Amino acid sequence: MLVRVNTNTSPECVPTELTTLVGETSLWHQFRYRRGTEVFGEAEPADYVYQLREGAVRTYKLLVDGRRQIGAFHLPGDIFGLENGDVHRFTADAIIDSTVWLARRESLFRGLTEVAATLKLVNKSLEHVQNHLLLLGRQTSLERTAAFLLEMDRRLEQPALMHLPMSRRDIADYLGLTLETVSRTLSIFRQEGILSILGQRYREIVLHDRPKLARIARSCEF
Amino acid sequence: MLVRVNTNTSPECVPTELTTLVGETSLWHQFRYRRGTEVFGEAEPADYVYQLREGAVRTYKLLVDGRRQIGAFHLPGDIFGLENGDVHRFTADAIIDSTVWLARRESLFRGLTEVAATLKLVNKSLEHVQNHLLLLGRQTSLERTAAFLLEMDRRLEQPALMHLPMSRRDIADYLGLTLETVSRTLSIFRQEGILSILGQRYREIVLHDRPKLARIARSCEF
DNA sequence: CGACTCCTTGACAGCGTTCAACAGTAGTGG
DNA sequence: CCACTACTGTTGAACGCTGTCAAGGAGTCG
Repeated sequence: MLVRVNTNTSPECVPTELTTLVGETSLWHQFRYRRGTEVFGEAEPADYVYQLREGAVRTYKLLVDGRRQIGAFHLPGDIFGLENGDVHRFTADAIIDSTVWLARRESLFRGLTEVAATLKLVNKSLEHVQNHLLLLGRQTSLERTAAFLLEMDRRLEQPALMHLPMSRRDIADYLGLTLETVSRTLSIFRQEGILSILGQRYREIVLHDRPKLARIARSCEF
Repeated sequence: MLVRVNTNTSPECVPTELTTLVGETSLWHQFRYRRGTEVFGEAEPADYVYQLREGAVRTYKLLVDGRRQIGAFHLPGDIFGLENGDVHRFTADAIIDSTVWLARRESLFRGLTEVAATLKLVNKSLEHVQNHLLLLGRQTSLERTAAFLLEMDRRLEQPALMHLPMSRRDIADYLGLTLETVSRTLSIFRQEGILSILGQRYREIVLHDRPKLARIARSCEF
């Protein structure tokens, strides 16, 4: 049987969005990051803009004692590391081996076209982080986990089989939970028949009941 | 004895920032909102930009069952309601009787000067919400409350007596806690000699030990 | 005066964390 | 190749932080 599976690779072969953003004349380079290596660090100068070609990247903040809050996961096609200010406010590193295109940021803000594109992108990340506030401040573990699954499902274009690149700890640090709670919640969903967990590392998920998941994400009504 | 107290009024008499933002030729109007009335609603067209003259405003999102997450408190001088997109993503209403200046947003994006000012402001709110993520996802009630007090202290320019315009419930909905937890945490700080709670409605706070509060906000070491 | 709001405080419950054990997998180096 | 270690994920048990429920006081307003 043939099923559609997310391949973790962007369909396009040229970084079109990145090109329109930084201008036609700009140079972009391809770069590979090994699993776990840092793409950029918090408070470092934001000299480059990145577009993910293959793999997965997380951006996060750390507390002194090691507590971590992941702000976003970046999937193939996503542009990240684009700051209004001149320094990065998150650390970014590769969750799995990843390929990115990067271009110098200095070419930005030269014309209104690029500014409009920049605003659109900043807007997108602002909207994401604003929605995440509500999740972190006011939602239960069931709601958070359901919301995470639906977000990934949507961004991977609802594959029959969803391969998650990130660990349970990554998910937990994204949702403001512990990895045990995430694991338990996924087990509950499995027992309820909402999803199946496959793969040797339990990172392949098949969603059986998206509407039910959506109801849980909104108000926690079982 | 004379002490400096925050007066809840902006020092300037003209909305200079707002004028530079929307252009010299733009018209702005003054408007009053009674305590509890809505300035704008989530998903409404973002046709106006606001600057608070006097009072206090909260911006928030609601869940269907009434749970609320306040994204920000706005104090005199603050510009708010400025969106990149064309609709508001939070509801805004007056915490106490408030006076705002408002100007049509359409005059924005006409030139690079206004765009730069806009970017700067959007950047500021993005930074605030990104820091709030870490607070909501990974900090304890003590850390959150300490962070709140220090934020207000800083924004009111460290008054000897800090008059909070918002209720315990507002603080709780900002910090992702319940009002009881906020009340208890403030009592702990009072018992520890970190602050005093004054006033008939317990909304006047004197900070005695800002360094200790700062230590708590960062890592919860008592 | 009565109704309402706001804040504090106590008692208790529960959700999520912490601690722990175990199993399976990946990675490494002999 | 295998042995060894590190990592990842699941699950159970107990704890504790925070939420829930409740009572009471004080201020506000009509």
